[in-house]
Amino acid sequence: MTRTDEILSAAERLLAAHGPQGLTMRQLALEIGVKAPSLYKHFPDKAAIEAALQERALRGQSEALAHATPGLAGLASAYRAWALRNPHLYGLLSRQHLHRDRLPPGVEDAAAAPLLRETGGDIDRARALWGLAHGLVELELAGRFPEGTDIEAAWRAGLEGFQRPRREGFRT
Amino acid sequence: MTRTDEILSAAERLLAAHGPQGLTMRQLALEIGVKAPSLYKHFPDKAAIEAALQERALRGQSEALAHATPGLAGLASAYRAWALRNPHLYGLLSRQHLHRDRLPPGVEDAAAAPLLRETGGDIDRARALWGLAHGLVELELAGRFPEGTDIEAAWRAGLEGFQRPRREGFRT
DNA sequence: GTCTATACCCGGATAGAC
DNA sequence: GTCTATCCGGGTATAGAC
Repeated sequence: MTRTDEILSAAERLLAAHGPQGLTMRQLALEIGVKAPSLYKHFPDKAAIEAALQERALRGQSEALAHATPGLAGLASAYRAWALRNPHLYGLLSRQHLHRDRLPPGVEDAAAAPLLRETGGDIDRARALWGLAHGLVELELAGRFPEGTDIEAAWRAGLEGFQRPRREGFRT
Repeated sequence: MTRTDEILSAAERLLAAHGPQGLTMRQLALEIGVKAPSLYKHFPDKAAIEAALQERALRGQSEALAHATPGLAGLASAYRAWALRNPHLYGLLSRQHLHRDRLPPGVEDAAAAPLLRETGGDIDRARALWGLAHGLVELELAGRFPEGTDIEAAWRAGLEGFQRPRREGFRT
């Protein structure tokens, strides 16, 4: 494992454990047993580290979705599970600015592909499905649902609208 | 206008103009022509100011939804419009911790009422609708949709699934 | 590529005089 | 209820020796 990877792994650990506020150059250096200024020999600035973390997150999410149980319910379940298991990594993708310019091309599309596939290539429905999943996850992570809420029931209710066939008489 | 209200209005202005990072006790004091320590004569700490702002935000959102054009499309449009017009206020409700303990009872439910009404009292579908709206708004605000995306089409596609009747043969 | 030392700026919050 | 002065902590980042 190169030092660069070591830094990123430590950053991931730090983010997971203490959230975005806990990811500082000082703490990061402390975590890998080095002094803060040394980090700048490996990354030009903090934004570069965040960008690298976003790339990792997108890849992880892609893989989780790609290996989901086939079908709408399976995909949704995989989406939610990954987000709940990596709440701060998920937040890094949605709550922080996405450093598109520092991202290798294709990673973003790769994460979206499973959703697009599920809607049969309908881009509008894919985006709506993304919105539904993203919204429910964010509300859950933010603790906006009251204690004891049946969140799975909300998912089922929302996914009902995405069952085929949508337009009557149309069949694939 | 009391000094307390003056502080909150200035805080709202600051938040709208420069985002959460721009809302600091120093800037807030500067905005109303006073020194920072004076603010603590009106609010115990910064969290109290944020809580008051959240209450204002919830009330504003409630009113916007209550005055929406009747029907699913009208409600959705009002939800989106309010969020786009008050992006940082919206973010204060979803991206920051909701200070429920400092919130007057009822304000949170009041904001949710129009959605629940739209789904005919079905709480699960109301939450799903909330998730859809919240997710699409967050994705739009975060700039996650590519340039030129037809966001309204995504909304239409998502709302399709919420058209009645949902369960076949059932009618109100 | 690591270190020490440090610059620089910012944050929230308090003490005590008036 | 306002002020001045200040505490204390924290952040990103750089210079220059080794």
